[in-house]
Amino acid sequence: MCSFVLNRMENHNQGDLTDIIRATATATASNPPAQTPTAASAPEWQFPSHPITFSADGFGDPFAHLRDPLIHGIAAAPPLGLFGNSNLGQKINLNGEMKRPANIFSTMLQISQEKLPQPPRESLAAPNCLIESSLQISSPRNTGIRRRKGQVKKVVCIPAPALANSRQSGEIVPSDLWAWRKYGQKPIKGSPYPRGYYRCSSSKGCSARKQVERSRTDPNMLVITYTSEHNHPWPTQRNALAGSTRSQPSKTAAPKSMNPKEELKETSAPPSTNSAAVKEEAVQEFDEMAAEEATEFDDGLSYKPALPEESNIQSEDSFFAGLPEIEADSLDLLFSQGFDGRVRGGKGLDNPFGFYDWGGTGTTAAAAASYSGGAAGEEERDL
DNA sequence: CGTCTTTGACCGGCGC
DNA sequence: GCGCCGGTCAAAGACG
Repeated sequence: MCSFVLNRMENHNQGDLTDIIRATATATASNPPAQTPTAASAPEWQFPSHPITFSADGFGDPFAHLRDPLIHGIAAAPPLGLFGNSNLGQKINLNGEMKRPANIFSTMLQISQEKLPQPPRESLAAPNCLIESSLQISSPRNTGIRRRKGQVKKVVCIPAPALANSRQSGEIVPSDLWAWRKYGQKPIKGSPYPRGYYRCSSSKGCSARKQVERSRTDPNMLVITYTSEHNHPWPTQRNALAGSTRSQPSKTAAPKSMNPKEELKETSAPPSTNSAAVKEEAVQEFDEMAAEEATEFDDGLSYKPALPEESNIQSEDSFFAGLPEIEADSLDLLFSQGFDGRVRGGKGLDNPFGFYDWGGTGTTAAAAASYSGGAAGEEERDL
């Protein structure tokens, strides 16, 4: 899959959208990875063969670098035909190199496409790109951008599972390892679909947030925007589930067996130790919009770190430096995991995938719950 | 009992 | 400065 990092830079003509950086995808893709540091770090995407390795720092996520066994596991075992539609997977082909098993990821689309007046460039392979993240927005104001400053956002566009295999009405939202709790929902102007706001429930202090909405252009697609980062370690399976007893209407809710909090504490390493904390603070402006607008995917080929200074990338400490890679990686993980909506194991612990169930069924994981429940449900309502 | 979802209201940012 | 919109908070209700 391709993850794109969007950078919003004033410089870019694109305006808000500005830059889309291809992180991992680029590497894999035929696209010239070169420029992107991330690319370098990003291994080629090979689901089955190679577990995804995350480059050190994730998108601001201190823990991002941590490999979650779950994730790896997931990587190891690619979800096949999540939707049951093999075609989905087929779509992805960056230059034809992407060889993923059919899965949601493949279907992911660029967010930007929606808004972009311009058709995505083929070269972008963007279509494939599942993840987009906006790195920075240097420009104070971009038209249409209202996001709050200082926030880093990762934008991911994924196919709504519901369509693919909708089990219930619920859509499948990519769930990540984290547990999310919905704290709000609002109708978005210009979009028939409401946006759901989720916050990480794995840890009280965690500022990580997520926004889930359905693509206006493609109801089938879900746009997920991640904001802030987790200030705590990957939740263990249990953690992920923590708190989420009920996600949706689904009664299949994941077993609560886990004590999320407890585990979190135990498992969680102090954020402080991580550079993460630093990263978090180093907030920059990122825009979803950027991602959306970013038409530059084409250009995107050329990776441009949003960082004020590209050179910064070198410094590991620099939050931004890591971003591109991290994001991509993280996203990949998320998607890979999350998308595998179908995988539901029983309990997250044993079954990493269990979490990932997005609402469709009902899922277990809190995360899943939140996604599915919130986003899916919401959207549907509106629908 | 604890946590999550839902929903209305409030606050802040942005555009005009 | 005003209005619009997005994002967040908080209360109520529901579920496991």
